[in-house]
Amino acid sequence: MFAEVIIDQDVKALDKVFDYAIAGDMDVKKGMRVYVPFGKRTLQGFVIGLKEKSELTPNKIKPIISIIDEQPVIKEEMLILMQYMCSEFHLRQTSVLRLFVPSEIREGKVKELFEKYAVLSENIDKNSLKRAIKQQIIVEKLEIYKRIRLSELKNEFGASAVKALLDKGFILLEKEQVFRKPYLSEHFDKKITLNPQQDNAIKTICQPKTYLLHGVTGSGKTEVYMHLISKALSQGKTAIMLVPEISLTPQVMSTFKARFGEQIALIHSSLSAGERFDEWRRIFSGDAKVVVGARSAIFAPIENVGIIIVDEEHEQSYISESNPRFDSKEVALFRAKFNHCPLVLGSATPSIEDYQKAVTGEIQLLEMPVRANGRPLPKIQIIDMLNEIRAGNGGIFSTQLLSDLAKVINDKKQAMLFINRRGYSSFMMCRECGYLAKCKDCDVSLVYHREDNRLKCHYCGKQYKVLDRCPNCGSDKIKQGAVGTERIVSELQKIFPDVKILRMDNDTVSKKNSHQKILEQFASTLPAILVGTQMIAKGHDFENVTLVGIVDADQSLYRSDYRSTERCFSLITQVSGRAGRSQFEGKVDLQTYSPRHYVYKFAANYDYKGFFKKEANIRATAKFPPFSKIIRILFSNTDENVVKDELKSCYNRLLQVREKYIDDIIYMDAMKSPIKRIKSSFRYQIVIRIKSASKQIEDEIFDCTKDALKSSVFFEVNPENMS
DNA sequence: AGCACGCCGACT
DNA sequence: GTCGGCGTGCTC
Repeated sequence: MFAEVIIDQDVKALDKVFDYAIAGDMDVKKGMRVYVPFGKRTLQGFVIGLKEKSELTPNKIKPIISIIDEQPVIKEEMLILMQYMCSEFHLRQTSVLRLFVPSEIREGKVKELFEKYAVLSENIDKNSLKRAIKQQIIVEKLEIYKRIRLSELKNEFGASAVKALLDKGFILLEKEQVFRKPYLSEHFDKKITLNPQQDNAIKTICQPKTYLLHGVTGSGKTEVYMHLISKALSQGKTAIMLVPEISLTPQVMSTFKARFGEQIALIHSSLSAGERFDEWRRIFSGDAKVVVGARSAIFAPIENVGIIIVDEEHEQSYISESNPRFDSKEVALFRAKFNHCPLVLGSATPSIEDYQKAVTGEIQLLEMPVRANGRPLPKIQIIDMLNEIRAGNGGIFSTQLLSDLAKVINDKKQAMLFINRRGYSSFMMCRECGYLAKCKDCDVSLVYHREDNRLKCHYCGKQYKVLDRCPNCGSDKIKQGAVGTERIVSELQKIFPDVKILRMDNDTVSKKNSHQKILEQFASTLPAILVGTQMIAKGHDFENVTLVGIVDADQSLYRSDYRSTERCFSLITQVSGRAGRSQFEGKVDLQTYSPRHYVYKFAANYDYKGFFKKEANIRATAKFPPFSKIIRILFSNTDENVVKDELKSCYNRLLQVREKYIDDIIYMDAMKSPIKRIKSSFRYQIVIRIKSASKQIEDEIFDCTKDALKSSVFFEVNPENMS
């Protein structure tokens, strides 16, 4: 027998199958990891296939040295998924396999935890214990309880008595694997009466195909998900649910735990290595039947899947932005097909791509147009900030927003202020000569962080001292530009000195649990204002919030990529959904410098369909996705000449491809990347736009990148940003 | 990735 | 004359 092995080294040159011989007594199975001789070294590899004979000459083939796992760590479905992902996303086999097995397991850094139990041995001589009172009691106790935790015994009777019994062989040890995450087992299936639209959704979703669940904020989508999961469980199947990392808040997690108890495994970034390891084992062994987690949870080694749900399906975070770049929605679709189960994509503001699929009938649309509590959506008022300037108000807040805030405070209610950026203010710029503080290695503007009074590079993490004089012209008029959460808080505090103002953004939430603390504090304070970034927009129910202010709605529009309008629309919709969740009516103040932009008209009326039509139209005319495909190939290397050469030769090969598909390729150009340097590496890119979504052309384009050996190549389809 | 083989410069 | 520079090629 021969094994097909992928060497566990993430390099282009080793991205192929190597054949190894299997010694007769070795029980090698597909999906196991093995040690193999490789050149002069011994390396780890994954067995991805077994075969009777090899095409290679026998003297070339070496035998497998040993097996690492007693059980295969990669199941059949995942091996097939690996093939799919390699061709779909142009990835190396090793980088995909590594996604399937968490590093904690691969590197064996974490040990499985065992709890030791004491049991009585059969050959026990009670007479020899006449003078050992403690030991007698232990034995008696064990006769009653049969099995007692070792730590408990040691605690009660002292370690020496226990050790004596162990040494004599009167008691024996039993090990049992324990998991680091004890779950509240108050598992209750709350009977919630569903409204007709929820009921309809649950009844409809049963076929093995893709459904797009379009439900307004507060329409009760979560309840639908929970029911679908329960349904799968009752059929003896399992479930996977993906949520954006940002919405995996402690509240959301405890809701799911309370509902599904020990059957659930939660995968999120703040798990410790040990916890992650244990959750993986619980899923692998079949103990956990529901997996809820962010992007990578789609690789959970769970079998017999009955439903896959992707919540907030429009979120960009489902596509990993760096190295093994993959789209977890595509992976979800693959697994749903493999398991013959439904795939549910849910959102209040579906992505244009997926709604278009619903329009063409490729996937089925389900709508939940009314809020579960029957309350109307809050009124959105568009505030023209240019008017404010004309009226002499050059501040951050419009007079309307300030008077609404004053009213909220007067009524002892709460407000949330949403802002798009983090940090006190972003860039440091000289008002005299226009000098902009930049990172030495990365060619990007540095960002000012007030908390440690430093300038930071968001790409390499390097920190710099704050400038008090312009290094270019010596002027002291060097200042920060745009507005951040910190600035808003301090300005607000000046205006409302007696009101509790809380801040929530990446900086304040980095510490564990501080997220929850801030929210608890907010929930229990009246009146109060919560100022925050994106993360306050997700699924918190505060019944006293009657006002939501969007300070700088435009920020997301100014970015020059084709998805920015879509993003702006969904942001407004989500943030607005925070207001007026209970019996109190809510209002939204939306400040903008471009009030005539079509996105605001549709967003203010909660008119998703209208927005979709307009946006789809624009994209169809301008040939943007989903009506085309944008490919960006990024080359980087510390030696600028190397990158340039390799980019050039790739471009020359691409010219032939363009010749071949002259009607399909709309655009193709080579250029410096907008950020020319990151971590001292020079970056050059080729951008191509294809008319159709043809995979064939994409693959031929990808082929052209293969002879770039020195530069690292990042191949992206429909990139989120071009920096 | 690592390691060997291999072909050209300044040195115990 | 050698020691060692890193370019190229291979690893089942």
